[in-house]
Amino acid sequence: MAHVGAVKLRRSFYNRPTLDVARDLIGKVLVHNRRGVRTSGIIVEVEAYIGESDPACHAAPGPTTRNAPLYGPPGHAYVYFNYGVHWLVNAVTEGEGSPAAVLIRALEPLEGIPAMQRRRARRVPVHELCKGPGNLTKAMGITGAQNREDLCGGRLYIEDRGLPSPEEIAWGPRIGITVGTERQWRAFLRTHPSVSRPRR
DNA sequence: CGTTCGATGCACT
DNA sequence: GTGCATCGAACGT
Repeated sequence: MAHVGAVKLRRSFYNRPTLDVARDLIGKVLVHNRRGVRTSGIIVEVEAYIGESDPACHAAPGPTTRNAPLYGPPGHAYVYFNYGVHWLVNAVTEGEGSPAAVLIRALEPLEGIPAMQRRRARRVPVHELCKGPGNLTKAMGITGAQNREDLCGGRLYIEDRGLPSPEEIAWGPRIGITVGTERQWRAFLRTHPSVSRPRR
């Protein structure tokens, strides 16, 4: 059942400068419909990865098999496996041939919370279900099967539900990288309980 | 509270 | 063979 007042983000939303897309994704709702189960959550933390000149972006080495989605059209998912354990989901931005994306790092769970709890092996409070990029993909059932998925389709997409625009968007260094740390390309809601904390 | 470290698969060199 | 856009168990204080 469609959510009243929800507007699915169109390709033109993603076909813009990545930092603008990152900022505007805060407060939007990520939705995954899988096997008749719908999970969703409000985006509260993202990171931008922009171009071959960004040493932390997967496009830094130039086009490869893995990073091909970054070079493709905007508004598609780039999902990859990291540390042998976790799937991470990105929204591809900017024009074709301009490799960039926004990593979704944390959500405030909205719908399908029982399904999320089922998928997370460990029992955690609701606000921790989608805290961290590896945790949210697990909770929403996002894997490599969703790599290159069209975000303008009906399975995996992002909605504008007219939530009040977050006034407290903060910017800081990206987490978990060793290069490009001087760029303040992580956008998040300060004080939100679902925002992941830097490790060290 | 805090910090350290192993798990685990795969793309890339 | 190396190095991850991570997580949480295990330990120390």
